Amino acid sequence: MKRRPTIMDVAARAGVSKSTVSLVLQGSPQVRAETRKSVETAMADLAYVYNRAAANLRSASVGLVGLVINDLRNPFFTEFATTLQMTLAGEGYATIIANADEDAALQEKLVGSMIEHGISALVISPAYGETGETFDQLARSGLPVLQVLRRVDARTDLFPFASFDYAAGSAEATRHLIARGARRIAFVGGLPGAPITHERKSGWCEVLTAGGLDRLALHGKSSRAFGLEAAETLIDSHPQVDAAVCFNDLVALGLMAGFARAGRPVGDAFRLVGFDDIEEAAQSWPQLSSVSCDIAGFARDTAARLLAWMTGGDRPARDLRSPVHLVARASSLGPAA
Amino acid sequence: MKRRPTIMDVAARAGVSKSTVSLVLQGSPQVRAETRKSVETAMADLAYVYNRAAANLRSASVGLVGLVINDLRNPFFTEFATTLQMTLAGEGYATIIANADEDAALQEKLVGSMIEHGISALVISPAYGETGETFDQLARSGLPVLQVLRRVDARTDLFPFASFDYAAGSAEATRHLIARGARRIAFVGGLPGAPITHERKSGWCEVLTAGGLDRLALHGKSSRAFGLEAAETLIDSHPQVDAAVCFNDLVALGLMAGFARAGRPVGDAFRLVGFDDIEEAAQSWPQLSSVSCDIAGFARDTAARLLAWMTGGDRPARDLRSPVHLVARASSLGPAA
DNA sequence: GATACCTTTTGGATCGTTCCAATTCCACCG
DNA sequence: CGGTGGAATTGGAACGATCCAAAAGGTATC
Repeated sequence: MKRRPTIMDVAARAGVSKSTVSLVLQGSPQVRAETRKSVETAMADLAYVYNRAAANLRSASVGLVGLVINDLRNPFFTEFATTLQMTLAGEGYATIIANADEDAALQEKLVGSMIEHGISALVISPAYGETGETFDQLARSGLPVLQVLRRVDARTDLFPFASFDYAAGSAEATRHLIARGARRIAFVGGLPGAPITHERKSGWCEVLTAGGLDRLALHGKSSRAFGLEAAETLIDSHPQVDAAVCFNDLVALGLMAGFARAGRPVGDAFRLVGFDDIEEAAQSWPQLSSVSCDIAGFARDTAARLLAWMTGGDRPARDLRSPVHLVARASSLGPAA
Repeated sequence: MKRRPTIMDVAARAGVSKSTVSLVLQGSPQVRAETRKSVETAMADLAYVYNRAAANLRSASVGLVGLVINDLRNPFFTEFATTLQMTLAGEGYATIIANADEDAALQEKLVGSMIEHGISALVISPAYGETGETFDQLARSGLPVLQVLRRVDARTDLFPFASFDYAAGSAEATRHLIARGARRIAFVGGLPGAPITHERKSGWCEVLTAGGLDRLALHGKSSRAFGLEAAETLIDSHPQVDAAVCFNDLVALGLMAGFARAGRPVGDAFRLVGFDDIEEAAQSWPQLSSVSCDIAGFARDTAARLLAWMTGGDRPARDLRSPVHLVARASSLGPAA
């Protein structure tokens, strides 16, 4: 097995110097069209493959972006990850996607590995229980780091944060439920203590307080399984509850399945609103009302902000909130008038 | 901003040579414990970070594995991807996960980019419509490449293939439906012409032919949206159909939602079996019967086979099939006796 | 024909590791 | 006390690109 050709081989074949080949590789405008052509032919003939490791060693930028996601199984994050990756790919960056699986220790290892591989920037939606270790590590590395969708407190000076206006969304959802006749509105899902849980709950909380209504919150993992579980709890222990705002759509869909299982389909006596508006929300039965976050658009914006920062632009704003809006579907409308 | 420390800096601080530091880095047993210790202290003091690009330049192995997935939004593949990544991470390899989104052209670009980044091996579940370009590229690179879950025809001599015994699974599902009383069993989903569609359909086809029963197949994308659409088609145009085997669980869940929407809940007059047994199958209402593939186990096996191959072992078997088994749940059982 | 100027091309140094052969160290032996 | 051999350490040469300053080539101006 013979070794892969290098720019030297290409240069020899094309009858130019290695520097010229390098310029061609970088798409420099200062090489004559004719020369460029012959270099390109030589590359094709030799089946040359660019060695980024070598390039990086000298120029310190690999065109690699890291993406660490707390839970890649959640379609909301999958959508974000795939869109971000495709957008960055369009700009010539490769993305290392990693799933921390809500495990702070694993997350730390993943980030360490990415730094070693010479990523030029990192986008992270931090795992619950992040202790700060990961962020210390990142701070030392001096890399551009964007926090998205979730925040670790008090570090936004170092790592700008972007997310959605969750509080406004949950307030809107709650007001909507009240307008449709609900009076005892539970909040379901979200691990207690996590900042994002607080945000998604706060709008609900404020609206209910302002209206002098009771508050009941069932906290837990943000999964379909917890939704199923919560449905049982609600039916058995809190039969008076007539609506729920869920931490996310997975919980809401689980809750919906749980109610259906118990013979009390959602949308009639029980009204439900989810969060994230994942694709499935419009495909379930009954269709799920949800606070819609334009996650694909958000991913594209994130890519743009990151690229701007990486290529010498300023650090982006510390705390950016994208607007959300409620999409009302059958699950929250209640009995036909 | 001053430059990052190198092994030379570490060596100077620890009072040894760069070669010794390199040996420590590689965990060589031939360096004295005491020396190792002082080197490690120096590294910690300087907040040294290993530069893999430089290492790779010299040694030609970055510890990077590429993973290209046709559709990362499908939970079946997400599960595979995350498990594979976590397993490889345990062995010190970083994984670049990329989503080709069923787009052969994008897939080709992604693979090209990965090769440039110096991946040591690639795992790929190819996109539909793969024309062979991608595989030519890979063949030239000489990398270990494992095809999984889907196959591009006639290349298994170059790129070993591993998957599940889909045909047996669909036969089992079909026999099960017949045993429960179904007689007109449709097959729903799967793009026509794709080898995997053929496999998942063939078991159904054989069993029906053997039993002298009618066959109706509705082909389309393997998504929830197509399932919804298919439900309408079945109800409007083929009311006599009393059961379906679906290409995958997403289609089945979409179909289920479509039937529910039309006021004809699945599980009673209409029996349904999906494929993949994703987590949601056990959480839907009614619970979805599905041909279960142990995807996490498969991902771990894949990682093991790949590591063995990469580290000098033989090329794995050309065509490996893992067994599947039917998990019967409410959606296929029919009315209680 | 000499000069200036712009475009295109070039050689050599450099990036931070690993690898190899060579050297030093050290304990033990005759 | 010199010799021996294994363990521990070391210096220098790669690896394959980029970057930079300088050289060569070409054109227009005087």
